[in-house]
Amino acid sequence: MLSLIANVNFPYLRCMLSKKTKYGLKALTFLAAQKGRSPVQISEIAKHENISQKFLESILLTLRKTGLLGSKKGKGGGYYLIKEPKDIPMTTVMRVLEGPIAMVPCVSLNFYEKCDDCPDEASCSVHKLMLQVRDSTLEVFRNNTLADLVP
Amino acid sequence: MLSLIANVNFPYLRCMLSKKTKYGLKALTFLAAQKGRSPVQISEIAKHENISQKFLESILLTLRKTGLLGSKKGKGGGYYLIKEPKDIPMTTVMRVLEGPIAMVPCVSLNFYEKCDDCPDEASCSVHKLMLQVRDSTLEVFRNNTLADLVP
DNA sequence: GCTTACTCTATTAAATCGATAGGGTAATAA
DNA sequence: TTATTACCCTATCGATTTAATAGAGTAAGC
Repeated sequence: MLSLIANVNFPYLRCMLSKKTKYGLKALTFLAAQKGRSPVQISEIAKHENISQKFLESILLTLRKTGLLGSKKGKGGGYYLIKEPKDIPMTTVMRVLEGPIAMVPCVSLNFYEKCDDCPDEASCSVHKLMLQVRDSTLEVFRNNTLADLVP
Repeated sequence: MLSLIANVNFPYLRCMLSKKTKYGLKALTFLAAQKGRSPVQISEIAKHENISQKFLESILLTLRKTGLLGSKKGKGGGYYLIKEPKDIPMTTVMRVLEGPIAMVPCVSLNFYEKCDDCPDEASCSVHKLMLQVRDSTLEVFRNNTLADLVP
């Protein structure tokens, strides 16, 4: 039996999902739950999801620029979904918010980079393992759309 | 079709696998490939895997403290595997080196923490999604032992 | 007893994250 | 037209973590 004593100092310091992604997902889910395409104010989303309004602004802006959301200014304005929730795969959302899905650059589909310390990917044990992780994670994201996240 | 233009500034900044884990995995694989239980010097591992020797020292120390490695001092000393590679599951290695496997604390088996912004996990869309990711990742790590990583 | 190689502590620079502040601009209603 | 509302953008901040380095200490073996 193996002890984890040496790692008792891991009180979840290294969180792999950024707050940006987390808040973005929550906001998208909230919008999806509204069903209609009528704009929802930032302040309403922020309040309902316990998110810093200013921080949320920047996140929604990103989502709008990448074509996931539309916005309307002025009185009665806000953000709204452009597509149907069922047509928004999680792969898209995650890549927009979080960036690479892979745990190491050398197994990333959209953000590939060679490891500078690794002479040969084919014989790299880390590469081999992380390739499997990427594939399984990718499958989860491919099998889920925004519609699946709405309670 | 969705553009990733807004994220062109993602040159893999947020690497999810730390160098510590990466180097640790490489070192373990190297030791496993040596087959025999004879000690291997830190300097030899560091040179072969292109790792900073001092950094590697601290990593191997962690692995020894958690019972994965043994060490021998003095001339002819070094590090060696205590168990057979096939008896070392990746779940163990990853938890020792990287810590939590889950992407958010609220779905972690060994490092659970409640989200302070989330009133109800059962209805949280992020929770629901990340639970699936954790399970699929965990399955990969459970299906791989150190022996599977050796080329 | 001397060499070798592991062990430990402390420190460093760089980078990132999350958050905040404050001002600017555009669209809408009255 | 004017006031209001709400989106849009830039800059900055401290806290934290990572990766790496330096240097001194200690134990085992020849």
